[in-house]
Amino acid sequence: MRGSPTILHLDMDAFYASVEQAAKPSLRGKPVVVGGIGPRGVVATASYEARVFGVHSAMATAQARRLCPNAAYLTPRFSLYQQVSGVVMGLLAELSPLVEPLSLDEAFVDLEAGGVEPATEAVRAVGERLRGDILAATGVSGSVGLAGSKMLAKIASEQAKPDGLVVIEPGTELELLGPMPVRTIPGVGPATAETLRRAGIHTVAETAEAGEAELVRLLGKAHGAGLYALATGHDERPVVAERDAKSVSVEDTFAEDLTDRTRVQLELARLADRCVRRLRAAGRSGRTVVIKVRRYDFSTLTRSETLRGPTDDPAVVREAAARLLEGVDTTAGVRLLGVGVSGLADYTQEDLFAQARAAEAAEAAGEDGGLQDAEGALERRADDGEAVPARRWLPGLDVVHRELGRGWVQGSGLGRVTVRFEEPWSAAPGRVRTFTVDDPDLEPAEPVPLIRPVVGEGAPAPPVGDVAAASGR
DNA sequence: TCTGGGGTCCTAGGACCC
DNA sequence: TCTGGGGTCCTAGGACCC
Repeated sequence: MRGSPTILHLDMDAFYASVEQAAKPSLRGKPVVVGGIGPRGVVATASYEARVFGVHSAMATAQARRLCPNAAYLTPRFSLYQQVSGVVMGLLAELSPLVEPLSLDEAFVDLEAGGVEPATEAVRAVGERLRGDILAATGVSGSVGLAGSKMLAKIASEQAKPDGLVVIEPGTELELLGPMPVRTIPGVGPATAETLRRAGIHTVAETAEAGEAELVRLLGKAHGAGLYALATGHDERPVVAERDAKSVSVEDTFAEDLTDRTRVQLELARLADRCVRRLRAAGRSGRTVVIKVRRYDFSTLTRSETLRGPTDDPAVVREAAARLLEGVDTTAGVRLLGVGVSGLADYTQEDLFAQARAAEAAEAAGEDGGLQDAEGALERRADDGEAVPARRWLPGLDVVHRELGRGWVQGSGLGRVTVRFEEPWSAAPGRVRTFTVDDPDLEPAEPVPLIRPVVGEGAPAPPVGDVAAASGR
């Protein structure tokens, strides 16, 4: 715990939904839900307007539709969120060399390491300027917490939401924390809270009063001791800039349970290939292959196998995954399959040969290599010699019409697709037109930046996809 | 139409080794 | 044959976070 509030926590407000509102003028001020659109989808982010109806993250999209039928339901566009995140992280890097990203929309910054004067008014000014810069550069808002430790900075940004800034003065934290529910403390989830509740512990103050020995007895050594430290305001965790990934994994939930064993084997092999592509893109290899199987009843199991040395060979990972599957009964139906690689190492000598083989195989297969999001789905073409399937006009994705220009998919069905023609900087909500799904004048398009570039007046805005490609993603 | 996808860390038991 | 004690690796599962 520092004597000055020089740890900054930034948390973007309803990030995915806010980005979509910035991109689509007609959705500003309206309920927006970003998440899985399919029958088994869940909500990734709900805009504040949608939260009023009780919609929140991790809720089944089907339930969200019942609570808020008039919201716009959009499929995520991760490449766009990554682009915006890159701009935000760039602004944080200007404040300090010590920036620790936690996700696309969240990061810690050590202002002391950035040479900011360790005084409340100075850090507050830095935080407010940052918020202004983020809004100006991206069109979306973020909330800032400032405190003398990571935990308190995070609690402060939570209190600041939406679109605010809160400073917790060192010395006031126990008074502030005491009456709060234990769930306020990061790391206390539903299970821990329930264990504590049964022991009569509800607030942070009661957690501290229980004492370390009692918490260790209830929760185990690491968790109990860690919780006691946080509940008493002790948090010396440093802001850490670089952290290497320790595992890479991919998984798919299927719209309908898989029962055919051959199909299960096929999907697992595809997942293994996707996983290896991601592994190789990160320049890593790994020793332990893990498969994950979620059955019809949501019971989930994992099976793992550790190889003699690290690999990034798709054939090796595919074969290990297939072996692991042999010990799993899937006859009653499989709802999710996953493949992961852990025990990551940097490339080793023996991998160099595997790399060459994998590169050839990838080339032959017509690799997409990118993040598996909806844009990827749109770009995928029939590669199996069958008839070209109808393009999927997923709600929220950008399109361009030969005559009417840029717009986005509002919805589709019954052979039709409805498009709203507007761009992020359109002054008013754009007009809506409906087409047949195979209209030759309509094409999928890359996202455009949220803030209109000012360089070279009249020059067309570079599509975001090009920026992402140039950054080597 | 209940329950995504990508991660991290911890625990616990058995194998194995000295 | 009448039972150590520790350390490390591997496997499986669970809690938690965004």
